[in-house]
Amino acid sequence: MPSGPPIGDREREILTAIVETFIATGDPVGSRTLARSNKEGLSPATIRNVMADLADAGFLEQPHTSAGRVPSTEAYRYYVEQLTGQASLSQEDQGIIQESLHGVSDVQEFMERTSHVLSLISHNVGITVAIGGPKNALEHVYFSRLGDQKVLAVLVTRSGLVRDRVLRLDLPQADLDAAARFINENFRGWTMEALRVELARRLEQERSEYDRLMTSLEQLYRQGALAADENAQVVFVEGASNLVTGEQDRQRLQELLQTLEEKQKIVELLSAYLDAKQEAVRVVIGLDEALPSMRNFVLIGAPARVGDDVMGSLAVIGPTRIDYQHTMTAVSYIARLFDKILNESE
Amino acid sequence: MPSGPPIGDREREILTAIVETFIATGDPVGSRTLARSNKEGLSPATIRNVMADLADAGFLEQPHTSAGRVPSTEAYRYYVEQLTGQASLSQEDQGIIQESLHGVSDVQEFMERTSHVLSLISHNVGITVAIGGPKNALEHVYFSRLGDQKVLAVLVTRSGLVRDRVLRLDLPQADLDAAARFINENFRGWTMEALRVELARRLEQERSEYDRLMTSLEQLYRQGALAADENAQVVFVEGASNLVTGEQDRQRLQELLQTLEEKQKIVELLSAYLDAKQEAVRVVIGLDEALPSMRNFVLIGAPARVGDDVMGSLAVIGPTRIDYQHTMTAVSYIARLFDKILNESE
DNA sequence: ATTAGCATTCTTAGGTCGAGAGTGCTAAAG
DNA sequence: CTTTAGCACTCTCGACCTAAGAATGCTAAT
Repeated sequence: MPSGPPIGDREREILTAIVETFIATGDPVGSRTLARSNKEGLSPATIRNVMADLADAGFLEQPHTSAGRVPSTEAYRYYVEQLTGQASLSQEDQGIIQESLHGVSDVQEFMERTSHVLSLISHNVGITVAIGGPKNALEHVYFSRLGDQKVLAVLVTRSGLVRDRVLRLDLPQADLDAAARFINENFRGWTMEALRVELARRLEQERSEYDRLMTSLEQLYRQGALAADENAQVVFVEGASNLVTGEQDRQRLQELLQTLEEKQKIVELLSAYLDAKQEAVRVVIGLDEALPSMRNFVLIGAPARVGDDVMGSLAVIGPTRIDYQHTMTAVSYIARLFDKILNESE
Repeated sequence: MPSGPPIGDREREILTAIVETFIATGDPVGSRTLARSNKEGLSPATIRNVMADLADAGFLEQPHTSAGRVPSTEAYRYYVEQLTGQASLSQEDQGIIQESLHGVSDVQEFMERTSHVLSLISHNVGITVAIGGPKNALEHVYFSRLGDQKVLAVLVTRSGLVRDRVLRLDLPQADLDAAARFINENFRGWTMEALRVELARRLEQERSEYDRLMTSLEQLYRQGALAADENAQVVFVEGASNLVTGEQDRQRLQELLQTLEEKQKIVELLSAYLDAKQEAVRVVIGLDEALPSMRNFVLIGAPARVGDDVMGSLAVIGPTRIDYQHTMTAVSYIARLFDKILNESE
């Protein structure tokens, strides 16, 4: 522990400089380099002293005795915190975004393009997740006889997602329509979870009476027409190839890619760290606490809102060496756009 | 050109042995190694002579003067051709497959799992593609008013795929129902392409008459309710992380991953090489003709049928050093299963 | 027709060496 | 008391070299 206050004015400045040069070059940064780029003409020796203090305070690490210093997780946290500027996105980036998202009417496709454009702009991995689980609010259901033993169940959520499922049961279309009407009239806006509970309750209650509607409902319910299990999340992960450029070894790279392929893990990660109530962009440093393969990776994400509803989240995953300012700006820009575009089509 | 017949009995045997040991080890194979594993006690020198012939005939290549020989593209083609055995899949593999595909009712999800299980079993990249373009046959459409200005169009194809689209137009539900009924009654089973052409013709023809139905149809048509553009293909690519193990350098690896991320390219690749009419598994060696980044990669695929309809294709992409026999068996097994499972739910 | 022997070629792993970069400490200077 | 110059020391990295090993092709013998 250092004697004085850990971070004074000069310390802050030097720490920032270290983080920035490390992000730019990727090499451990030494006192000499820093002295050269420093505006106030501080000598390497002075900087060395400060660096020693910062290292004591846990902000810097040394790969080996005689190398420069590398920012620690704490250092990145500090750096991001004192990052003020709401820099605006370059014209070029805005152009890319507009072009990619222009004229897409389907929420699902919109999500896919969004994660793609996130990966393009950040040069890292772009992710979008739509809330698909039990907390999903119902907008509309529709059942349709397809063939002899098949019924198609289509389920539209408030967020605009459409889930479909083919059930194996044999009911006349009239009954299906009645069931759909019943659900749509009574349960629009309910969460899937609440809907299932309530429906189960009613079925139980009126079990004894023979009722055509109830029987249909029961069959549909049994076949999982209204199931909205956690696994059914809609996730898009794009740009994994960008990770190859990084300096990890093969082993680590493979683990990383594997993790990104496990959509379920990604959903958990996002929902663990991105709070629906938060307004703005959040930066999570130290992902390895949740996912060991994500050592030295960070998450920069924001909730995806349409009006007041949170319909999911969007994020970029990249190495700690990511361009924080730029990525944060991009994520926030696209999050706002998300709202704007999907709202106007409502 | 060699004087005698290029491939005699002994040549064939040695070539096969070379291909197999190269697949197993990955190292260029030399005469000594071969002599040791050879049943008939041929001396290295003899084998060297044969190898020289094979090299002249274009079946073998030498990385450098004093290394072993590596099979050429031609060699792989020859090897696969003379591969007879319909070996059956191991119990373990069958178990993995059963478990992964068990109890899935949704075609889309079934496809995703299929490509996943393909990647698991082959330890390479698993791919499934559903025909989603204009050649798709219509099973059923359904329109539903969602809100003030929104109409949800759901389009079910014969193969079981469900496409949805949110349109921005304002028609009463009754008109939507009428339009849907009209289409379902007149066009079930038509390809999307034919449907669009015919619909356009009728609209043109009856343009002058004021007709409620025709106006609705026209609006729906204009908004693309029945669009089935090439881009809307449904593709699942899983297991890209398996490629990291290979011996390509960073550069190449990245190009590969990028190519796999471009779904459109993958669709083209599959449709270029996999013929809907073919019955069995096809092996395509030399993918770099179509996609330069795919140098030294092969495609092992088969059409995915449900009954007599071809609904897409499934494939494995892996390095030329892939285990051909095993992968071919797996692909063919899963292709058959595809038919079986989706058929029984019909 | 096959094989043993041999000189030759080429890659690869290991080892040595020096340059360069960076540190920490001490002592001098402001 | 803070800053800085000087210096010995540590550690990495690339260059260079060498020796071992693997495979080849040719020639001559079986």
